[in-house]
Amino acid sequence: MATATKTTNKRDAVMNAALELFVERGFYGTAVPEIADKAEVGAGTIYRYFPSKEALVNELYRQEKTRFGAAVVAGIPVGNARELFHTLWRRMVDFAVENQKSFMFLELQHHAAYLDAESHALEHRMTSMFENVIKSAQARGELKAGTPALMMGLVMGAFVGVIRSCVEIDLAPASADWKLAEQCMWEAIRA
Amino acid sequence: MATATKTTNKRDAVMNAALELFVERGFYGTAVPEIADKAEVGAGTIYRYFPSKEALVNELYRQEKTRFGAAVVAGIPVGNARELFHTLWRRMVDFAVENQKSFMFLELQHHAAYLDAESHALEHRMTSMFENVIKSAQARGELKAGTPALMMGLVMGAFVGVIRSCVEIDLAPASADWKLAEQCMWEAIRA
Amino acid sequence: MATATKTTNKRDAVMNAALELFVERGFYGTAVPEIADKAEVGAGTIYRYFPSKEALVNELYRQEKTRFGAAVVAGIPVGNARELFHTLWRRMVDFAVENQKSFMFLELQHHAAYLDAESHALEHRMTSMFENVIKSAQARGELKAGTPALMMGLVMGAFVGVIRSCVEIDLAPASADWKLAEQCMWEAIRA
Amino acid sequence: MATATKTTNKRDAVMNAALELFVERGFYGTAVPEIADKAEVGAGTIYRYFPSKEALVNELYRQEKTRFGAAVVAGIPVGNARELFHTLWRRMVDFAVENQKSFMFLELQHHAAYLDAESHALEHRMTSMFENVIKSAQARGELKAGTPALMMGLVMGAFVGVIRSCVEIDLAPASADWKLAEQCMWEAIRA
DNA sequence: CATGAATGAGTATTCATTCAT
DNA sequence: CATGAATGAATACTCATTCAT
Repeated sequence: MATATKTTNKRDAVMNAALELFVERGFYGTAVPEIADKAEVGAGTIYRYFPSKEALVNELYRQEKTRFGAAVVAGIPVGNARELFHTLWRRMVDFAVENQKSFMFLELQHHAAYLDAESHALEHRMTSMFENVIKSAQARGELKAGTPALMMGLVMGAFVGVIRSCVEIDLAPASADWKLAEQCMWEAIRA
Repeated sequence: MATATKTTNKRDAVMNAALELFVERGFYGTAVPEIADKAEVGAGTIYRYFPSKEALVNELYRQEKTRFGAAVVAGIPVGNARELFHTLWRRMVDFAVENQKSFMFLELQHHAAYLDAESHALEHRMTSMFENVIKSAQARGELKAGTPALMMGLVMGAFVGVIRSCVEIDLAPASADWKLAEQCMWEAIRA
Repeated sequence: MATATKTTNKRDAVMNAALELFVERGFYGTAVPEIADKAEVGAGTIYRYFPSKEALVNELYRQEKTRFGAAVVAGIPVGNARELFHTLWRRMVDFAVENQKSFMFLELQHHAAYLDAESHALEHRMTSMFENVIKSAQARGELKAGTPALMMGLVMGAFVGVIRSCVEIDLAPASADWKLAEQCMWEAIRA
Repeated sequence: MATATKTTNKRDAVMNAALELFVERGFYGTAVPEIADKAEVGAGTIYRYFPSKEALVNELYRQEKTRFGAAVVAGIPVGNARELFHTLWRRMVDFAVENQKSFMFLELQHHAAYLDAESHALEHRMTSMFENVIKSAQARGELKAGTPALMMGLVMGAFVGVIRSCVEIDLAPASADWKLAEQCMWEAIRA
């Protein structure tokens, strides 16, 4: 019960398999029967749960994006920008470490041609939330005054860059690295 | 006149068309005949110049990576880290603005399964060059002391993040934005 | 009823269609979709049963060669060479008449570049069997003393020549013709 | 002068190259540019001399068939059937040994779908010539009385069988083998 | 005449999707 | 519900043929 994420559920099995394969080989590089195989499910079964391969990526995208949002911005604490930044960074680290595949997947879908309107809308909503946080902090003079989109691009981009530099070495980044990275990026954006 | 870089050359036409389409739809999402259409060339013609679609991406990757390297690190000036960073950042901005497609393309190919040994070797060589620059500056105490891979991930990631935030708005970033971004990232990495 | 050899089976339908087309137009002259059409099967279906067109010819070759061997040499009777020759010739006639396409197909594949090691091995095994029969008869002084390969080339070649002379007239050879041909070739090889 | 068969002539170079390749890989298995390469001629040049690939095989077929006919039946000597058979067999051996490729080529084209009416007409004419020789000998009671087509199938088939048995061992048949084969086939057909 | 770059129709093969069981 | 065999449209690639040089 509770937050049951068991994989006896065929639908979940499909989504998990799809997540792994899309990360490894991309959307077009992954065949539906491959997803079925990995999910230990008949190929036809996938079409009981998703009307098409595109619908599958989109649902997957929305699910993971939502999980990411929930994990990172749920109940953002009040406090000064430094503390806020620390909390957000740490939560992103936790999410990215525990859900490496999910995080990579979300990164790869940036503006993919197969994402539908609903997915894009969700992305905009999430982006706005972050930008609002930035705007507030800027209004209080705690952050440098750049367009929120720019500031967010810097921070998120740097975060992804760190993840990637680790993936390349095939090694989870040490917590010391994460702390240093956090410090760097705080100095990057603080007023 | 002069030795213009006109595209009467079919080989170049194919590479240019491939560049645009790979950026828009990805490698697997792009059909060879589409490349031919966009290049205004017969489908078979592509195979006079490239033995396969994979060979085409690889040649494209190496060409663009080399152009990027030449534009950014050619004759790195001596001087203190701040000046060096300024020069590199500005050159990257110039390259990314003038060759937005090329830059996006290079970003997307990170560790793609279809890149061959030669392409990976080139990537490693370029990465090493950057990391050596970082190491020197760290040795002189001008930069924070993180693994070079981490520092480079931060800076390149942030740079890409800025580019992306612009692509999303479909608008070239104002030079003021670039200056601010540079300042941010300098503060991020300086000792 | 009984265990009829009906062609409801798609795999068999493909093999039968391929047999006819390969005989009529050759391996390279036959397109896979043509095989699919004649077999009344989707083009993709062929690839559920055979990994490639080459694998298809090879399986077909082995199947027909094995059927031929079983029909001709199964339980070779003991007795003098004349009787033995009579039996083998008659069995070959029966096989070639009832399976004209199969026989022509086997003839055409001689040393084809697309036959794989397994097919060649099978061919060698069958050839050896025939040559051994010839050697025994020669040892008993019942046949002329030429290399077994030569003797077999003569007899099999003549047999094929007869079949061909019929195919050209598009008419099954009369049994009288077969008897005469048998007599001719017996006189050709007898000591 | 005289029977100049020099290969400075591009047309001949093409025919020679085509002959070799058609024997090795078959008609459909041979690409026109390959023929051009082997003939050391531009691909387009082939089309100055032959309107199409099919026209090329047909001209080649007719040329070689005619050469074969000239070499074997030119000035058939009078005399008894045994002597006649000896002469024809020896001439066929000479032709097949000196022009192995040509002989194999002619064999392979039997009823090929791409042979045109003219080629078939030539084949029929040549076949008739041989059959007439057979009929005469049968009329004189020197040969067994089977349909001429049958008798010719036997002899020509056996001849090809011998050639093939050698090709398989990759060794020209010894003249002793040819003599034995001749003796065998004479006994096969004599009255 | 000779060339070979260019073409596009044609080939083998894959894969998203359907549907009978 | 679940399956996986079957499908055919789509893909990467080849090759006979043309034509500008």
